[in-house]
Amino acid sequence: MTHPSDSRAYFFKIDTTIKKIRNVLQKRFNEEGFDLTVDQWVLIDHVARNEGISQNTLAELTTKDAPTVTRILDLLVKKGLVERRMSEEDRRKFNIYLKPEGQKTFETMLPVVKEIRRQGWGELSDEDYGHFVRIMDSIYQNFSD
Amino acid sequence: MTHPSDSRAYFFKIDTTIKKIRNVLQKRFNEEGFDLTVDQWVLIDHVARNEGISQNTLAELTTKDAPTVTRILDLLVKKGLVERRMSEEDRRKFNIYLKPEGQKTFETMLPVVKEIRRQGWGELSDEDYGHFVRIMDSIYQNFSD
DNA sequence: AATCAATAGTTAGTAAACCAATTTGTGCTC
DNA sequence: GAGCACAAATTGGTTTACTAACTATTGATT
Repeated sequence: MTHPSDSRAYFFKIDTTIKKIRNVLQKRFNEEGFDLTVDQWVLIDHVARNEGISQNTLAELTTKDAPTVTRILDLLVKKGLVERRMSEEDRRKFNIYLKPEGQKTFETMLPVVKEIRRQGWGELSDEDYGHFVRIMDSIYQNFSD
Repeated sequence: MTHPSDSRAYFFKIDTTIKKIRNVLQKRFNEEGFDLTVDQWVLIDHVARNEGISQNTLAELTTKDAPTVTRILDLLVKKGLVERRMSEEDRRKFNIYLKPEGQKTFETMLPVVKEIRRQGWGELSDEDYGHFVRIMDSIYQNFSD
């Protein structure tokens, strides 16, 4: 390996790490009896912080595409956690809201998710966080041309 | 945000970055006329470097699970790039080999993949690579208890 | 030699990602 | 106000991930 960028390692490491995180989250959700997938949680989280958000905006914020958001919302609606309300000013749009049950789910799950975030970061420092953000942003940026 | 680990940012950043990498790879594959998905490429790559590997070992090396490997191999076999040969010493196992067409595909695609790796790493330094590996391994390790 | 747990791989079902195509609605222009 | 490009959301098809259940084979124990 003459240079790091020559190795397969960095794609692989990112892939492995995100898979691990998702696995840990999902397993913990199941243990706690939370009937949600990780991606369903991600949407709930964003709707909770942006009541009345549109599906397209939700897609942007989560870096999911429109069909994916449609289908995850279908499941959340079926579970009674979320509702679509017709937008007043644009009849193509829906405004997405948490139902009371969804709000309760959000509040119950949030502390657990926060705990897992802390566990993952462990003893890494603020300086490490700086490195991390800089490196990830840089890779992203290098691919956005 | 009192502490980095309190923010949603690091899960999200890893997720976003790997998605970006996969998108760039896939788009480039399509432009070049390579009829493979990224994950199919990952298997080809590992088989090329480990002729006769078993499916289970392939699964370990790629952090994919057994059913996923089965199905991706099914597709690669159908495309005529790979073949399963019965193992001599254990009739439960297959040994996986590239067919000539698969070898050709591997050799054609490898330089392109290397180029994209280099592009992604860009001007980041060897020191950055050290930080990167340490941080990713640390997160992984924090979740492996 | 017979049993039985463990291993390699497959199959089935659900969820999510991506692309392409479609439907409905908006707003601009002529 | 008719036509047209554009936008929001949905639908369909293929691929991958995860779990669980299943088949066939191996190897260890008794």
